[in-house]
Amino acid sequence: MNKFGDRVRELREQQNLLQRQVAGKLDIDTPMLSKIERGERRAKREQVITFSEILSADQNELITLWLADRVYEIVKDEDLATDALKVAEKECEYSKKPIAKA
Amino acid sequence: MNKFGDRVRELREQQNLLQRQVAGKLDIDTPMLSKIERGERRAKREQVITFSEILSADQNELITLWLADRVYEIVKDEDLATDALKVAEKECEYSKKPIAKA
DNA sequence: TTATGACTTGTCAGATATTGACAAATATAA
DNA sequence: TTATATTTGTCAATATCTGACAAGTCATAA
Repeated sequence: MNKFGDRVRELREQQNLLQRQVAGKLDIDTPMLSKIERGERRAKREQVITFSEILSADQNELITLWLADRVYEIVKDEDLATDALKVAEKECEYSKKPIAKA
Repeated sequence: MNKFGDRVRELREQQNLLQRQVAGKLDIDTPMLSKIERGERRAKREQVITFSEILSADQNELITLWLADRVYEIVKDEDLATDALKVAEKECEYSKKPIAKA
């Protein structure tokens, strides 16, 4: 599973941008971008934000995919993956931050 | 969130076992066990299995809690935590291993 | 063919994080 | 006090991650 990298590549190609161009704005070299797109290396959180700006993409979408990749990495070989995710989800519900100024 | 460590401690105390006794069977020292119970250090997967044997506990329950802790660690500060978990969950459904000899 | 541009692969040292082990501190009870 | 249980802090060894670079492949064009 490499949802983040796949999406980044998709967006980049849709907009006919070269790795060189995107990498430049991220201040990384093209080998690094290539690896991020293929899921061989993981982008930093700040880079995910930058990706969304460069690619005029939905920041929330990219962060979600980026997180999902990391989560999936942990549970991917586990029979109890779904159970574990549900437990984590419940904990998220429980400890959800109150919305500021709601 | 330290569901695994909390459960281990609960089980250990229910059975009036000392850290020393449990640690011995795990081949770790008591400071290490103390840290695992309090979530300061993470148990290895093999140790989770051993915990379930020592404490006569449900192996699946402990593995699930242990995984959930690790997953939660990744998403705990994220507004999109739940979304990300749902994406990961869907991927688990999709790529679930067929049950052997079903 | 050679040349060029886009991308990928492999490597590597430096930085960072994790690990297991130990001493020492604290707590609790006799 | 003493002894026992647990926690805290530290540390070197190890493992993992990181960024950067050279060199590779692949496709297209001259």
